[in-house]
Amino acid sequence: MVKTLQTEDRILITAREVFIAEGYDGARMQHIADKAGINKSLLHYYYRTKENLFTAVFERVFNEIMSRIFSLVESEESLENLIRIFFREHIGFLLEQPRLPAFFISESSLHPGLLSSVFKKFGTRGIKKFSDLVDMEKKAGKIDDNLDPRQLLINILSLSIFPIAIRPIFKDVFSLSDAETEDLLRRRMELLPVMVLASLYNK
Amino acid sequence: MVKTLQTEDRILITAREVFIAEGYDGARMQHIADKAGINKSLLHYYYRTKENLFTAVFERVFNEIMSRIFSLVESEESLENLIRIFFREHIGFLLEQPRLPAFFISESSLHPGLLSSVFKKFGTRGIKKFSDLVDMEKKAGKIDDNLDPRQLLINILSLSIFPIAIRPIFKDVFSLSDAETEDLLRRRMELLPVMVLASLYNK
DNA sequence: GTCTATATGGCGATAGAC
DNA sequence: GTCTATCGCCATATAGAC
Repeated sequence: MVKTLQTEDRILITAREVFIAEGYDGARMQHIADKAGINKSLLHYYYRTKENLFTAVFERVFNEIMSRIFSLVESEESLENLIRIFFREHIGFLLEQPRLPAFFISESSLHPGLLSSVFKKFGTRGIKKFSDLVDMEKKAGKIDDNLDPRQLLINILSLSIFPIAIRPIFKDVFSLSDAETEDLLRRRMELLPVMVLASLYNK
Repeated sequence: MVKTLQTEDRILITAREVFIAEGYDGARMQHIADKAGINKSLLHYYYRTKENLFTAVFERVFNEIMSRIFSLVESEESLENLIRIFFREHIGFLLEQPRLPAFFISESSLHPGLLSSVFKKFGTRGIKKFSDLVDMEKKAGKIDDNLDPRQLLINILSLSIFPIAIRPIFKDVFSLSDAETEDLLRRRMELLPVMVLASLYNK
């Protein structure tokens, strides 16, 4: 039983690496088994199908990331502080796991049916709290009454996630080295809060 | 010879649809052949390998999109008009081809080596012209001297492309119908120029 | 150029011994 | 629980007739 947990967990950890690196369609069960140092049959013993294994991995990764984001939203910071902290922490986090953004985008777009139940769990909770924060700023007369909190959220996520997802293209289009690309992206941790806060509060 | 062009072109058009819909790893040569109404062997007769066919498709699609963007940049509009026009045209264009953003992100991230030569062709030309436009505004004292034109470009592309790539997630997280999701995204055609121009010129 | 037939190998999944 | 062996299928790719 102890050993079971170890194996089952090692499978999940290894499967995560392989799925994130190669995507659902590109990943091979054999590759996961080899990397985990076990037999291919064991994957099926624990998870029965590739699809099961994938959704287990995806759900866990998605939960981790959403928890990161929501615990920040629920930390009782002001909207302004929230935006500052988010860009700093989130971009730093993604720079260390550079395949994550493209992975989420790819799989959610290619297999939306498979994953939609995972996404739906995160509807009300975090969004509601974020909307409340925006409402407070509206009532205090600090920001535009017409601002849709969902649009603000989309903007923040777009500006932080997309550039990292598309990093290989920028590198080639701008003719940059890896270090220069990293630098360009890292500098956004400071540029983005200034920009977003300016557009929020300055008009 | 005339017939050759027809077949070769039909293959490319069909392959584009299948590759964009299912990604490189998920696409099947048999599926492309069936959909094009030809035999599978013909695909190999014209393109020899799946990889060749894919890069031919990808290069063509990438060229079309970049041409759209660059012809706009070269249209002698002011930076301000450029931003307005871009958001309107580009978001409208992507809403009609909603798989395109995720397709580019997926493939560039999963197969960067395969595509890097395609990306490099678009370095200097369009970027240079855009930088010149930004420089003019700096010299006229209209925008911040420290603004990196590449960062501005990344912001514009992030705000317009990412939300469409991630549309299935937003739909589920916000609990929206298809029509509501479409509406949320379409409204950005007007919101984004206001926001970006405010952050550019208002401080 | 376009077809049929086939080579060759890898895939996810299962049976059954231990 | 973990292994070996194998099934049945489908993938890309090629040979060769027409």
